Order: sequence, then C-alpha cells, then structure tokens
Amino acid sequence: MPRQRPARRPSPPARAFHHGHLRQALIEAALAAPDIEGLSLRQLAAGVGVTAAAAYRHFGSREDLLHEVARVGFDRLAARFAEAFDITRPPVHATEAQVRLRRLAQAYLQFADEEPALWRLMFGALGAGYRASAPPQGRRSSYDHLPAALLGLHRVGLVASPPDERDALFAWSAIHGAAALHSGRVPAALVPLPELAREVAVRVIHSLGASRPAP
Amino acid sequence: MPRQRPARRPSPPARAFHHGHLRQALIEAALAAPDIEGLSLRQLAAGVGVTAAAAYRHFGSREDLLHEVARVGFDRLAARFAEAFDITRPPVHATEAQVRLRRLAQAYLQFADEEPALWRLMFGALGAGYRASAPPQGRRSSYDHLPAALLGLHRVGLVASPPDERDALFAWSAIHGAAALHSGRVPAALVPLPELAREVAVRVIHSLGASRPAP
DNA sequence: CTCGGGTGTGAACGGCGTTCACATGAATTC
DNA sequence: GAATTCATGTGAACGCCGTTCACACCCGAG
Repeated sequence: MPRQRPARRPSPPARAFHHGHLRQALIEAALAAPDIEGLSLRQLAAGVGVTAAAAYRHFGSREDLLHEVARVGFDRLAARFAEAFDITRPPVHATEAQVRLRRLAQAYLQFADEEPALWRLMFGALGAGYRASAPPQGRRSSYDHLPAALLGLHRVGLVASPPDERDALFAWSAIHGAAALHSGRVPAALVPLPELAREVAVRVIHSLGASRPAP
Repeated sequence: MPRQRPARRPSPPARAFHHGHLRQALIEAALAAPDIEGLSLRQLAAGVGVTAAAAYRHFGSREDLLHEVARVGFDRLAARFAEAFDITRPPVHATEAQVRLRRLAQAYLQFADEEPALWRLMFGALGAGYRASAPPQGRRSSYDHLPAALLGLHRVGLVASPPDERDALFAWSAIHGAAALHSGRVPAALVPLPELAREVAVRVIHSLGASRPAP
C-alpha cells in the first residue's frame, strides 16, 4: 500500500515518518527511566516507537547515549545550584552566607534523592571516564558554586582564612558523601533531607573555622 | 573411552572431577577481576574451567554471586579497620586518638583506591538492597570502628561533647565522599592518599569541636 | 523530474543469563 | 562388593541483549 492514511499530522510541529526528534526523544526517555544504567537500548527505542538500529543514527553506542544523558544530568544539577543562590552577588551578612551553603547542600542532596538513577549514572562507574577528561565544560559549571559559597563565608567573617581548593574539596566530600550514604539507603543516613542539609552545612562551616592543619 | 588418564590427582588435597571448591573459586575469580560488576558469568566460569551452568549449583543467580563477593569486600574492609587500631583498648593520650582517626580514614581511602571495582560493587547500585536489610552482620562489624575512634577523641579531651550517631554519620560522609571523589578520578581529589587521609581526619576533628547546632 | 543523502527497517551475528534433561563420580546402604 | 542415592558438572536450548548491514523510504537540491 503506497499511501498510509488519508489525512493526519498537521505538517510543521508534529514529526514525519522520519521521527524528527529521535535523538532528543531517546535522551528524554532514558532520563525518565527508573534505572538508567540497567536500561536496554531495545526497550528504550521501542518506547519511543522505533527500532533499536535507528538509535545508531544518532549515537555511536549505548554508552555514548548514556554519556549524553549524564551530561544533561550535570546541566540539571547546575540549574539547581543556580536556583540555590545568585553567584554574581556576594552575601552581605553572616546569615545569608550560611543560608547559601545550606541551600547548596540541600540542592545537592535533593538532586541525589529525587533522581537517584541519574545521580548514580553521573557519579558511577561510567562517569570516571568523562569526568577525568572534560571538567570545565565551557559554560557556567556546577564546579563554581561551592567555592563561591565558601568565599562568601569568609567575606562576612564567618571563617578566618580565605578558603582554598582543599577547603572546597573537603566540603564537596562531606556533601557528596552524605548524598551517597543517604541515596544508598544506609540506615543511619535516613534522615529528613532539609535537616541533613542544615547539619552538613553547619559542620562544614565548623570544619573551616580553624586554619589549615600544621605541616 | 572409559578411562581418562593412567594416574594423576593425589587424592586428598587436589580437586576431583567434581571441582570441590567451585563456590570459593568463583568468588575468588570475581574478586580478582578488574571490573566485577561488568563481569560475565560465562567468562567467570570458563576462567575456573567450568561451564556457566555449573555456577547455578552454588548461586541462585549472577546477582547472588555478586552479593557474596560484596560480603567478602565488607569483611576485607573490616579487616583493614582492625589493622588500623585495636578497638578494645582505648587511647591514652591526644596524639594517639588523632592517629587512630587518621589511620581509619587512610584504611578506608586505600581500600577504595586499591580495590576500586570491589568498592564500587559494595557501594554501588547493587549494594542498596542488602545494605538496607542486614547491617549488623553478627560478628565484629566495620560499623564499630568509626564511633570508637570518635569516642576516643572525646576520652582524651580533644572534643568537648561525647560523639553521637550524627557525629559518626558526618564523619563517615566526609571520609566516604573523599573516597568516592578520589576513586572517581575527580581532578581536584587526585591528591596523595596519606596526605588526603590526614587532612580529612583533621577537618573532621575540627567539625566536631563545636557542639551540636542550635535547634 | 531526478537524484542523493539522511533516517528508519528487518534480519542477522555473537554473547549474555538462565533452565533443563542428562551424565558422572562419590558416599551410603545392604 | 554391588546397588542406590545424591550432589555436582555438561551441553543444548531459550529469549534478550548490543551491534552491524543491506535495503526502503522521504525530503530537498540541482
């Protein structure tokens, strides 16, 4: 049969026989999956109404697709950080600086809690590859907010010495570890998130209170 | 041909045709693999000279086997903690209490660094299941050493208030996060391990210096 | 109108986890 | 010592997987 149906598909916005947005559709379907890493490419393609082979027109391999999904994950995390506080305006008083760090920690913890599959993909086994290669991704990176929050604490006099890279690494470790244990369902870490975020932030500030350890 | 070979296999210690130690052999082969989670059951079985179906006499599924491997991982981690310090004898002076926490952090970080595949298996996606179910495993658990180290800090007067469960959770978060970022090849975390361990320990002590945050 | 290239199809390949009927060797029973 | 039982390993099979390839199709450029 040469013709498909008498009339349908109001031409401009809807997709033609050639799907049109397959690449984006595959990425979005993967983002919605409950277990991204365990996902089957065939199921994923079938979910958007397409053969598995079609996916190979847009991605070199399943792993390439997952890397793209992880990239979107980092963008979403950066967006949450941007919502946490405005990095371009420094804090004016102590409370504001504290609140910034708390909101940053809460954004991180909530992201891990609300999108656990995406979070595992980003920081799991597959992640080690591209994290080592391309950290400063060009645009406003998620790597900027934490140092900014720590610098704010120093600006308002909450911590004595200006924070350096090691301070940021420890703060990140503490927040990331809390997210990992909570998201990993470690019993002791099953605490209400806002409370956990506040506690981690307060403790991180305390850990910065004293200067660097003696050599 | 009814007979196999004229004479071999000095009976008692070596394995017969029925392998004899298949279960243990499979677990050990998995432990030696560079990527445990990505391991194929067929390759694993072939590696010990056996069909894949034979593995199902000893494990209900591939996942069951990985759970057993992870259990061995937790045993090994607990063994490293036991080497770090003797939990039955409290520290007598401040330096000793500090060294204990530092050695504990270093044991954790070195484990993640030296056995990354095992560490990912233990704390990765597969781990969430059994971690929520069976934490106190009967024998001396790896969950005891960190609270003991913190209690030692209080005993020698390095921290004012006796540490509670939340203190231990934060300390664990900081150490675990440092291990995750280092093992995940996050650029900023690529620091010599003993130095990283000492730094984390010092900062954790500082974070405990002040009492709990005000309600 | 032709044609060329980007896009999706269907069949195929080898590898995977898992199951099942069967073989085999060792231990137990008479 | 022979018969029986039981745990353990085999080989073939199933369905699903990632990936490849020749082919079909639509769209836009010439």
